[in-house]
Amino acid sequence: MESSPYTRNNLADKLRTHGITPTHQRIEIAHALFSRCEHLSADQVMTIVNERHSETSKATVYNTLNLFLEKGLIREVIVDPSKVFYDPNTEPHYHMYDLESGRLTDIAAADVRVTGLPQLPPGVVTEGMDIIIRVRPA
Amino acid sequence: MESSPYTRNNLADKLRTHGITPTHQRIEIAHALFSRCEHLSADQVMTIVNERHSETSKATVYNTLNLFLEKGLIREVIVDPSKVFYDPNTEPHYHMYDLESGRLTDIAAADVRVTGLPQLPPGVVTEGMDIIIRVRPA
DNA sequence: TGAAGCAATTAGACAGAGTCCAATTCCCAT
DNA sequence: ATGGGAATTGGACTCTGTCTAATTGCTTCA
Repeated sequence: MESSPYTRNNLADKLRTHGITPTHQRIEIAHALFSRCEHLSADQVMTIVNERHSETSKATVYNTLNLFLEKGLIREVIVDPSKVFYDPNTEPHYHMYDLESGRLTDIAAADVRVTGLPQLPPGVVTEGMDIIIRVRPA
Repeated sequence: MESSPYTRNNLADKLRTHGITPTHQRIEIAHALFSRCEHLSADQVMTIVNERHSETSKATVYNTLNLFLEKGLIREVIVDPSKVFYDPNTEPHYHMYDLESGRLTDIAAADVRVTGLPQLPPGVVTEGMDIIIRVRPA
């Protein structure tokens, strides 16, 4: 019942439930991210969005991605020193990063267990834990 | 016996054993990183190096940090989307990153155990695993 | 219909990290 | 001293991302 294809209408609803006013451009950007289920850079998002439709400006792409981020619609993945990737998958999971190709793959968190981490210092709370496995073709 | 203070002489040796011709500038940069045992950005390294001594150019700082990296003298830590940190500690360990202050702290790897990771796809080898715990003041 | 008001979008200037290149300097062996 | 290869340098350049002031567009209310 919940599994819906990412039509423009469904995406508009998704935005609304996250407290985001759906607009033309925002829906296109959401569509770029959610329809292909990949990790995209801001630049890639802009290319995809402007491929077939009228223009969306760089400023809007960045504004929108940061808005989505704030509202918890997407996540940020920091693995490449030169650019941020945006991840439409907000379920807890980790990443494998191919240093050669720059390709980023999900690792399901379900079975992963991390033990032996030290106590956090007092006065701080965990915001999240990233695990990144860097790989290279043999 | 092996624990030596980071004098210029010791650092020159350290560079040589890693196949790096020690020069004036390289030694100063190594000194900046190893004497204080912190995570520094390229910019911070340049500031420190130029504080007391004659000029070292931006190009040299970047050249040298990348050279050290290549030769396994230091590690790269990618947690901040806007800049890379360089870590003089090459022992296996993980990191805690304070999103508020930008401070980066080591977590000893000794006791940390990660289980349940899936098999790597064939044809790739692990280059390393990073664990980053993002924290925020409560 | 239309005017007001607010939110979203935009172009383009800007900022900062990092790279590149051609010219110079340094160091060392002869 | 001198020649040669490596290291360094300034400065221009690229790229990602931000900022700002102006414009557009949407909604509401008359």
